[in-house]
Amino acid sequence: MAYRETPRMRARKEATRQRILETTQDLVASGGFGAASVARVAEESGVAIGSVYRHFDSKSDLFAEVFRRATEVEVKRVGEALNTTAPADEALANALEVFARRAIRSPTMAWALIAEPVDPLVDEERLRYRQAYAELFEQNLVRGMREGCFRPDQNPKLSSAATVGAIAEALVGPLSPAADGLDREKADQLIHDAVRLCLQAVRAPGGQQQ
Amino acid sequence: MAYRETPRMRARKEATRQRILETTQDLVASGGFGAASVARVAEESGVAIGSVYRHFDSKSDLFAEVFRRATEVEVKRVGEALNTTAPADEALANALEVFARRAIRSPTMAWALIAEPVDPLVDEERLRYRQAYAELFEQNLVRGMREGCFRPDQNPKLSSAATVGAIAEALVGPLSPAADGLDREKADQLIHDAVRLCLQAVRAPGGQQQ
DNA sequence: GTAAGAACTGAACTGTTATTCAATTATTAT
DNA sequence: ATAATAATTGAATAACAGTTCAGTTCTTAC
Repeated sequence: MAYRETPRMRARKEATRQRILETTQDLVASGGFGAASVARVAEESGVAIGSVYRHFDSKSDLFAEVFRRATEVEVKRVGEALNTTAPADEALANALEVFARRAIRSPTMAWALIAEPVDPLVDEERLRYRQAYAELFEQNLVRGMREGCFRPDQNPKLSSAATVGAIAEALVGPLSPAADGLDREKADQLIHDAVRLCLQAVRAPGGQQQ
Repeated sequence: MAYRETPRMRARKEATRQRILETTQDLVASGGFGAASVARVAEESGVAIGSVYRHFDSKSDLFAEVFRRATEVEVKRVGEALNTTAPADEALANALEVFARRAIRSPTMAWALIAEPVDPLVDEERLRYRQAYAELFEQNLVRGMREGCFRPDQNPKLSSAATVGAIAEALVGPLSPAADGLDREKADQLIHDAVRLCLQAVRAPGGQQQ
């Protein structure tokens, strides 16, 4: 009699939805959430403005989902680096390097995920994101404190938050040398220095220095 | 023949100008720059919207001046703490405590000054503000490296930026316990831990531990 | 081919704020 | 008091971005 949704149509709609998400993520990566207006998202995705709203209830919804997608990768990578049988300080050094390297490679995206104010729905996601990091680093810090390579007299929650803040500020803050003005070697040096600084902050005195 | 500006009128205009600045600063302190609309500023200052524009060319201008005022105090206090003949590590501990204590007392203002996106004119001021901090801390770090209490193998610019980032994130970041939910004792503990963490990050190994 | 229904379109709508300016009020010097 | 000039006012304007929806196009089943 009439139109019914077929697998083909469902797949096509899903593809459009994904395309919108990817386009938005690209826009956020190049100019932050502020650069991703609905009109721009629609244009770059090759759909009409109204169509964005057939796939997402609101701009906030779209942003929250983009945030979640972008964030999952980051947390996963850091989690993998921490999930090892190596000594806790080695694991931390690895994880911080992963975090720093990704941040310095996409500083605008890093800023968007870490600090850019957007709206309450995104803030909710951001809280989850930070908590995921906090838990990962905290777990590692507690393990290291037990194993004796990290200072026993520290607040692991605070150390974890401060560590993320230190890397973020040093590598993507307003005084940081722009990532695109850095050659590979200088970026490596910067990351190396930042990681060492953070390790030094939490490490037990008297342990081996790297 | 006619109206001429008298000292009395000049003083009255200046008083209004100052009142607008103070009102705006209060609004920023309680809700960030985003909470300070021109309408709100005018209302709370007891003047008409149009009058705001007789004292400031634009909202951005007003904001830039508020930023400058708020910022001068902060940098001055930290500068005073660093300007001492005491050992560099003691001076740094002092300065970080001043910074942290002020941030935790007015977390919204701290966030507005450190991170809230506003507009290019404010961003310019923010850059100056960060550079002022960076120079102060850097000077102290270099002195400490010479004196031997700070690690010689560090990049003072990076350490300086990371230190500010660590304190900011730990104390005013989204995972930080809200300052108004802290009793005096807990706030002191938090500040103490954060300052120790930062000192530990830059201190030379083998120095006395506090 | 055709009709039913879904998907898509983008101009119009809405809400929000910074900014302007013609009209009003206040101040000064005579 | 009055005229000249400045200060003040706030309704109207302008600019911008998210959201809607009536009209159009496309897909499906017969």
